[in-house]
Amino acid sequence: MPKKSEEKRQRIKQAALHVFAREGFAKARISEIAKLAGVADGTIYLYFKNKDDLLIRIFEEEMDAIIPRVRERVAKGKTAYEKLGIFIESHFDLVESHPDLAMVLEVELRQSDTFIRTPLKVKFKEYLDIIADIVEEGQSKGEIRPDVSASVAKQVIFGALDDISQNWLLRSPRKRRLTDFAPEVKRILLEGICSRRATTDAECK
Amino acid sequence: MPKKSEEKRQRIKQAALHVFAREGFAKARISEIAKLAGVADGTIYLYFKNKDDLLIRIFEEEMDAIIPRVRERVAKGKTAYEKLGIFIESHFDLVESHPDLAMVLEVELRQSDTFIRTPLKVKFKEYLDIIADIVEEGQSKGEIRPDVSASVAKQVIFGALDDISQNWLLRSPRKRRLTDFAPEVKRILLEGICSRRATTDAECK
Amino acid sequence: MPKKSEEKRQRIKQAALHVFAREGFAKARISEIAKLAGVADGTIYLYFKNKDDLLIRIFEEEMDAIIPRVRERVAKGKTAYEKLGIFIESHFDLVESHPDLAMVLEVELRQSDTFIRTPLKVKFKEYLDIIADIVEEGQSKGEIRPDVSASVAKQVIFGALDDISQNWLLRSPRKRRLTDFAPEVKRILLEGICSRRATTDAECK
Amino acid sequence: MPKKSEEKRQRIKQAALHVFAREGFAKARISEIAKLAGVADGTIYLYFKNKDDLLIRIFEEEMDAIIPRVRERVAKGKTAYEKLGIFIESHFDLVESHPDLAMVLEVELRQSDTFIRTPLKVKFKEYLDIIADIVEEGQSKGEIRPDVSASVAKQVIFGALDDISQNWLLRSPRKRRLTDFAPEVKRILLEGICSRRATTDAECK
DNA sequence: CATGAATGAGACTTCATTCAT
DNA sequence: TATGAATGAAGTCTCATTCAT
Repeated sequence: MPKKSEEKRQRIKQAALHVFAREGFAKARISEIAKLAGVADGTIYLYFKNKDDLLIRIFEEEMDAIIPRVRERVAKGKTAYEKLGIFIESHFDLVESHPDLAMVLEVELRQSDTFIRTPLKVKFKEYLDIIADIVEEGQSKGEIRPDVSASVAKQVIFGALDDISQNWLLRSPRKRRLTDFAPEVKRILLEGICSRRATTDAECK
Repeated sequence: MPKKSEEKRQRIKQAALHVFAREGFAKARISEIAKLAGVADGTIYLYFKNKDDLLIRIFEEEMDAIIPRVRERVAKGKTAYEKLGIFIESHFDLVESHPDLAMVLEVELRQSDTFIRTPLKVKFKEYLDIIADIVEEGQSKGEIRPDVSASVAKQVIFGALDDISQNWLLRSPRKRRLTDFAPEVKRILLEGICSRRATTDAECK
Repeated sequence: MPKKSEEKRQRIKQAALHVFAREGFAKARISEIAKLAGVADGTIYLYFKNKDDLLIRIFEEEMDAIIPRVRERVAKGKTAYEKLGIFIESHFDLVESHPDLAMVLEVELRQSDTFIRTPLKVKFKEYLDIIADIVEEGQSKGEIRPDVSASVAKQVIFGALDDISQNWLLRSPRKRRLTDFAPEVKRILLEGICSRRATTDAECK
Repeated sequence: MPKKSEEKRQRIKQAALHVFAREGFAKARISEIAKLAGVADGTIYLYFKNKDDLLIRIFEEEMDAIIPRVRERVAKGKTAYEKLGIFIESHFDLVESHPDLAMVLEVELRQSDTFIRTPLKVKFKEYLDIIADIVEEGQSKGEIRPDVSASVAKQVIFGALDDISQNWLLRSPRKRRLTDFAPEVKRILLEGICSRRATTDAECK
């Protein structure tokens, strides 16, 4: 049943994303993606060059849609604290609403070989740069402490979000919403875990 | 397993660790591990059940050696802050001195598929529990703020360490030592990134 | 087959001939033929039964046009020597002016498999029979030596022409014209390569 | 049943040669070669890099054995005529005793793409050079007429042998021995097909 | 204990052919 | 008639694992 095009391409992408998330890229079989998408194996190759290309295109296109939206949301924050808070919520939102994409991102981005020099890394860095920008701007405005490098701060922040997201993703019945963790995470990252500090300061908002 | 073979078993483990780290588990070939270990392919199967078992055993045995050592070091800290600081340094130490193990841990532990229900996760949790214990004890003693759950704190802390370690591992010429990052990381996790807070409090030490 | 389509049919034939010559029958792709002919893939199947049929029809139809022309030219020769000379020149002419056809003929006619029992062989034999007829007639008139079988003579002659044509076709910048070789080839086939024979005899012309 | 090596390698080569000859390289299936050789598909790849390599190695190794033998035999001839006669007989011998190799040589050597720049061509040229050497030496000694180029003479001679061999190979019940054709072929190539020439000359022997 | 040759299942990808539009 | 998207069979090659020596 020859149809047109774009809708089928999306179906393939979604199917692939799902299978990649469940099996990991290496173990994912084209035939399973095809079955899930309701097309023949060969049809996939009308839309994507090969298995690698499928992963790269999915990731690029999803991120291209996501990054501007996150940047927009973040821009609404007045202070670095607000912006960071928004980013944290957005990230959790993203993971909750795109768990397959998040899963693939977590797993495959670590693969050292095929994708390390591809657009995957580039697109991912674009996303991380949102945090880097917030931190740097915050430091220049004196909102973020100057005695930590922006680079370390960025990694600490993303690492924290990533680990929580990851654990949430791997939990099989997801009892709580991921966004429920946002307030606690914000508290730690902004104010630290030490309890003996002055808590009168209202500016960390 | 006679004494004589123990040395060969270790050689195989080290070779496997190295190849897993460099190629990733999926792409690692038994034949390459065998060559690096200076044994025949078949010999590996005299010491390990199969490829999966090889990864699991390596990880378990390495962690079994590491965990008590870290616990010992941590126990020397008086406050939760000190203990946490020691853990951070220990972790960075571990990654620096066992980069192959760290690499495998980073990459393969994310694989949702084969290893999710295996002892890998169990051993890894034992390691993370060191943090959890510090946090919980700190909270019970009032050293760590009570308005964050120990579980979230644990994930934030480990996620931060993990992300920094990961980026350091993937950097090809490693200019700085990983442990150099410890002070900044401690500062953020303990005191937060917000600059407007009272910094007079000397108890967060 | 309406008139209108005949032009398109020819375009497809020419495109196919070109692609078969360049890629070989096995590697030639229908989609490339279609593109070159400026039609859709499916359109080819309105004019030809399948890929095999395409090759067969091309060959048959080209040969149907060529054979009578060669026979006509050959008929103008008075003696077997003259006729043979004309055939040699005609053959080289043909290869020069239809290199794609010649290439396909050289390469694909050797394929033992698909085409061995098809009209390809039949048509090709019709062409070779032109030589056979010259030789037989020449022998009956006493112009051609009786101590070689017509069949062997035919094969020797065609083999020689074929090999020279082939090498010429495969030479990438074709410096000399193929027809330039005709006099030497005639000399050898008619008079032999032995230099110690009487060369006074003017009748071998 | 793990055995040693060389004998199995030969079995694979023979099986491959047979299948290539029957099906042509493109249509030959590795699985069929394996079955005929009595090994598993994968075993072939322990001895040969890939399908292309299989063909190249077979051809190279066979030719490496054949060429010196033909050169030796040819060297026993005193005159160019004798040498050429010996070559003709040797070639027919070769085709008769190695029909599969001859078949593969006929068919695949014409393939324009994969093998045109490989050792196949090189090895084949080495074989043809035996003729070229005879012709050139004959011309320098005045035994072979100087009014034809050695190159054309070589092509005419080989073309003739090749065509006769080919037709013989394709004939399914081979009634006559191929070597039976040698005298007639020699006669034509040495003395020409023209009957009106002086036949008194006894030097063309 | 050790070897390493052999196995064979399994996956990606190509491309001639079909058929709904 | 013409299209070209879709099909799906088929083949090469890899590599974990086995087992005769």
